[in-house]
Amino acid sequence: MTQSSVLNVPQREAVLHLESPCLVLAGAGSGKTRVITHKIAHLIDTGAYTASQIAALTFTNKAAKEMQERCAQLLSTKPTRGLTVCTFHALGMAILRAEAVHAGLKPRFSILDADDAYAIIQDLCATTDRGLVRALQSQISLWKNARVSVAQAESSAATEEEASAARIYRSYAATLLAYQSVDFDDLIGRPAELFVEQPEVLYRWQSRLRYVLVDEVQDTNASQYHLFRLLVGPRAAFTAVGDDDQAIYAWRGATVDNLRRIQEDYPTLRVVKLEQNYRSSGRILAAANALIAHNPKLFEKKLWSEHGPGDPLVIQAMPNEEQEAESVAIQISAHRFERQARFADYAVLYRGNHQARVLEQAFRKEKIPYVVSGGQSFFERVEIKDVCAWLRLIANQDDDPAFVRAITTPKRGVGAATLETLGQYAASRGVSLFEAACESGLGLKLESRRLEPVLEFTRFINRMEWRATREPAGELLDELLRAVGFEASIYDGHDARTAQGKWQNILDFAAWMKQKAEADSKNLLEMTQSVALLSMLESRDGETDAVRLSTLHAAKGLEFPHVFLVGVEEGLLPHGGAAGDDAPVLAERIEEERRLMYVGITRAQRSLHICWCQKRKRGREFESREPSRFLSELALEKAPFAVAEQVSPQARLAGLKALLNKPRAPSP
DNA sequence: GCACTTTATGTTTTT
DNA sequence: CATAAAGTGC
Repeated sequence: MTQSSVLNVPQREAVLHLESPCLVLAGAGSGKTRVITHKIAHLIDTGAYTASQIAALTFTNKAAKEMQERCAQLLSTKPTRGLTVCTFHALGMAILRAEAVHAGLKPRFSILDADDAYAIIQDLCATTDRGLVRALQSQISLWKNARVSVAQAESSAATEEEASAARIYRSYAATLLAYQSVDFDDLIGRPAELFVEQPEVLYRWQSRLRYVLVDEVQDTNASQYHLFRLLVGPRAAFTAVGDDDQAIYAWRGATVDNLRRIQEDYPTLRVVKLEQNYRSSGRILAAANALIAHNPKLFEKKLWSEHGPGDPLVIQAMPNEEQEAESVAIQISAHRFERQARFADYAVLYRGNHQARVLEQAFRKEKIPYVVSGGQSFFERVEIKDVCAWLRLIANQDDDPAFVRAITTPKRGVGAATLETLGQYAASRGVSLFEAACESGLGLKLESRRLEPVLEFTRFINRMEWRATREPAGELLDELLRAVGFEASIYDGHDARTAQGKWQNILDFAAWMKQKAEADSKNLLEMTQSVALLSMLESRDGETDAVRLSTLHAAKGLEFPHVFLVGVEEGLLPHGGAAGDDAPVLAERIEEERRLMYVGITRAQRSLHICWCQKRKRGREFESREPSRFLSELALEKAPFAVAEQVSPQARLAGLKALLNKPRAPSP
């Protein structure tokens, strides 16, 4: 992008418009982040708002981080203290934490991730059928996102299947309450409920956050839109930014319909379209436009650009995924060498996380530095979750899942049988596992040999809780790790190499917690609550020069000079899950897949490579594949595209590769 | 009863 | 290939 201070006409209009609510329809690469950051600056400049009265809500942590950075850049000379830039979920957590008492929760409630929720549901329906549990989990989540209450779900159940799903929904909600826990969806739903039930709480937040900016509105679900509507209230001082062509979260309950509703709900809404693309060269943009033209439009947009045509697109058919990965790696090496570019100028985008594996292998082989974004987050690693279970339990003794996980990892002689007895006793007394473990009555149920490790465990947790509010988070965490004996248990259970990796992860985690705790002056208990939501992104220095491997979903909002789109095949993109069901649903799913492809294409600034595999390993057997229908929708005939079919670039690049692998300047 | 070893099994995307 | 359920040794 050019000087960030310069705005084009519609951008300026969007920034300056304050008289009524504002909806910005921002095409890909049209500078929407620039509009949001400049609008924040403008709000502060006019004197109408202080930074602490402004909230900018994003959808992902990555977007929030990006927004924070851009704001910090632009607002460096302005008072930005108290400016809220975070995800919907982070705001929900802040509200729920501050108002916990009003919501019938203790302030130290736990936040469950998807795995915890899965385990609870599995428990409730007492089945080993993974598909069933997943289906139930997703149904409950969709109900919550669509603001369907337990009662509504029960009464609207038409089949016995639905009725039993609704029953699980009810007991799931009850279980969470017993654990004093909320899931991700509750972080949106519960604050909204609270606002409806207790208007005075709502007024407090409405007067605190007087101007709201929302990014990616097309990805909000009914529940988020509801929370948003409550928050902005009748004053409706807000700017929403979105693009219906980039809606890729319908599977999670998001509905583009919110873009239409927002016009109905706010008749004075000013709609501004950003149609000038600053990102991509002509051919890339033409392909993107041709593709998305196959989707029905909510808003008519015509994206245009002042850039020249740029490089031809390259479309390659590869024999299989190994060769595809290899080819991409080699091409990046060569391309980077020819253009004198940085590794960080390249991104490889794909549909599913599992595709990263082959790519990683190829990149390691070719000695190309890379970072994988999306996929399993740092906090989802088992060893980190083990540590977090201890922290969660120290913060919230009602958190039974944390209790079970902590008391069994590392192994301390408490197993399934002991827990079974403890669980029955707790159920009969109507208390949490931890509380049951502290009661003297337990002694009658467990022989002292089984009881003693349990008692020692509870004593330790109590001691840590007492100290957690008084001592610095970092040191206490170090001591926790030592006292619990994580390191030994990790080295015990794994071979030296993986153990070292796992232990390093824990050390990184501890260092991150320490640094974050000091920066925000929080104690260990307060830190614990943010962990479920925060991502390590903020501590990772964006300065390392590495190729980015990313899912298409995780790539949204980012841009790269050179993009490789891999696995563009029928069954993968569009994904095979879209097949089989009824026709209207099918059409919508294909449209969403098309938008996903559109998002991928529009990440590219200067060059775009698209690959597909003729054969792909599925399970143990190879399965032959067809090129994606989207390839034929790119209007290739309209521009001089280079279409390279089944050409292995290895031979051409052999010379370059040898050159690249030569040792560099002699080291001292 | 507990922990460790084997064996079936199965894959979208994220807060 | 990584995870999670069933099976085996202590």
